[in-house]
Amino acid sequence: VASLKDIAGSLGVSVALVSKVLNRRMGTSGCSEKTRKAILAKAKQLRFRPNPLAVALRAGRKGTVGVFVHPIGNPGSGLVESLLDGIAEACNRNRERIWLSFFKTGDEFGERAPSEAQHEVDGLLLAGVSHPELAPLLRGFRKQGVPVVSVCTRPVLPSIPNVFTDEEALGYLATRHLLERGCRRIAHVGRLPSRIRGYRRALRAHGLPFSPALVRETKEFALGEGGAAVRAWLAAGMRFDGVVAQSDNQALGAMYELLRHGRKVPQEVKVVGIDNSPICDLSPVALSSVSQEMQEVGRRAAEMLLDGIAGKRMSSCVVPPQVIRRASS
Amino acid sequence: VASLKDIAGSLGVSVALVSKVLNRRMGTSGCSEKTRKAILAKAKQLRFRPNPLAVALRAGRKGTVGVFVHPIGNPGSGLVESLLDGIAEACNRNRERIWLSFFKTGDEFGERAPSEAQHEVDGLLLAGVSHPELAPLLRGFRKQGVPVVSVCTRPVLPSIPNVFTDEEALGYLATRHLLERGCRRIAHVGRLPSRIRGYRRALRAHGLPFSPALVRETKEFALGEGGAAVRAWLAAGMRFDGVVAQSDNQALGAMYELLRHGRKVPQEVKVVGIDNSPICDLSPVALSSVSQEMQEVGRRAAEMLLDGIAGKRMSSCVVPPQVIRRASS
DNA sequence: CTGTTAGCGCGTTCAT
DNA sequence: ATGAACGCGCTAACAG
Repeated sequence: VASLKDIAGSLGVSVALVSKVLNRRMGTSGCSEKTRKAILAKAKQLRFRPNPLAVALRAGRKGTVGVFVHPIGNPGSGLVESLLDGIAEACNRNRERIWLSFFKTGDEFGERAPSEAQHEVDGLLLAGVSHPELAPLLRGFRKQGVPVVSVCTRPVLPSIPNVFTDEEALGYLATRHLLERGCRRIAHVGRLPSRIRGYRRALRAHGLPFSPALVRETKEFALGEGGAAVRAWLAAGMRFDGVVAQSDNQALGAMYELLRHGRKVPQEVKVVGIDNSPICDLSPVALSSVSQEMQEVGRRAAEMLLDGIAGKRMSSCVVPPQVIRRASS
Repeated sequence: VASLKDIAGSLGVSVALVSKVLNRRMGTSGCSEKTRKAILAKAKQLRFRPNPLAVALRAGRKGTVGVFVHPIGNPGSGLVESLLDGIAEACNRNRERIWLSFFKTGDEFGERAPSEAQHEVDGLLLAGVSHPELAPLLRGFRKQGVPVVSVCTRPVLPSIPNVFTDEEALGYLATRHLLERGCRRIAHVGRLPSRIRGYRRALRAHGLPFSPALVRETKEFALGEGGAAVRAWLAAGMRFDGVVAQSDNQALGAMYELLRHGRKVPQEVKVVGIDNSPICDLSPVALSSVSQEMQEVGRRAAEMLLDGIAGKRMSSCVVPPQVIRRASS
């Protein structure tokens, strides 16, 4: 409730002077130490906080960042929640409000908010699966001079800075973890080539051969695909002592199938997933997983966007994943 | 980018007149049909949208609602995400921005945001487990004349309107569903008395006896508790053909244990959980569940809060749950 | 029927 | 070293 006027009034000085002192922007002039102290003291006493609306209005800004969220991660992975947590934290620190919008389908995405939102936010944070449909939307914002940061598996446009987990590292770390746990024949199931590359790099680093028959490429990240992969490997008589899955769901499916075939987890086969989702603690054998650190991703993306709004340069960055070991390895 | 000034300028009329026409607030006076049409046309042509900052500043408001989220639902239940979806939708419709804040622990909750946020939001939406710690926080907001709506399992304070699922109905509907599927001896595991009451009411409505030995009260909603309950019932030689669990996690634990003992699900025992979380589709037998309809809860809570901000009366309400049938029943 | 004035809270410019 | 004036975009009261 305390405004500049309040503190100016109670001190018998002008509002402008108070503003200058509190913002440390004295322009060409100075200020007597005495009144300076008095102003600062009064501001603290009255718990002064500038009205964000007035500040933004005056600065020709909106005091708001758009946060558009596309589906990301498997349902139940909790990825969106963590991401929002990080974003919210950074925004609150900078006193920016949020224009939050969820989109289920790609179509909705292009249709709804953009035209209205372009003029009502200082910047846009776009989270979700990287999809070409999104490009025109983003171009629209940029044309208005609104900074955009994406939080996608891959950059949507080269010109737009992207923050995400290091995809290759996900595959690499998962595989390296199993190697360190003693596995020597490691199978892999999933859809992203980058993660497969990480898997291969880890094998190479340990001087182990890569066998294509142990890699099962999938269309999605679904539970069923993990089971199907294990069935196929077993049917083909492949031997393996570890499974790296590109999602916890797939890892879970694989684990179910292994247990159904009487294979002991982790004694005979170790399993590791990706996402570090809540189901890791709900599986028959608690599932080790590589965390995408989405909270950190959200925080960094939001901070970068705020920098961009402040006129600084933005550039893509990548967040290192973390291995979380549980009973399955 | 179009402001009142733009359209006033291009029409040669005053800004005030444009404002009055567009807001249909003509006060004591009228306006010639001709200029009225011209103004409306120009506004549409220029895609005029009032600057929310200026509107709020002028109205002495903040244009922002606080959304404080406490842990709610099991991890992986997706409850928070659905809730936020509903809240965001309602807020966007009313052009209100969001002050979003997540709190992990009860302590954080009381300490951080409140003192700063009280003066920077038009209203507060508090979501989470109902906990006495929250009372003083809420009182603080109300003392400032800031409307508060809670979204908790139970009302936090009698004076604060609460929106949530009908807790008794959750237990009632889950039980009724199993009865309709042919079950006659239904066990129940969980911690909330209200849901137990619903369970008993359903039995009574079907003329079935209530047997205390088939009810297992728990401390949390954890997976392990579901398994423990089944073990206890089996060890005691109880017979039952259905299990109602108060969470999907507990239902899952129960299902694991049943399968481990060679009981067929759903042929010999049907299982139903509560939350309709994503793990329902990830369990060995797809899990039937009662949905809390959190998106609808969020929407209603936000709309109620916006009403409250507009000075209307608010009163608690309850959202009816929905049974989602899957393979386990 | 229409325009002028004033002020929401703030920061900047220029004058004193 | 300090203050007056101005305007960001909008609306309400009052004047003509």
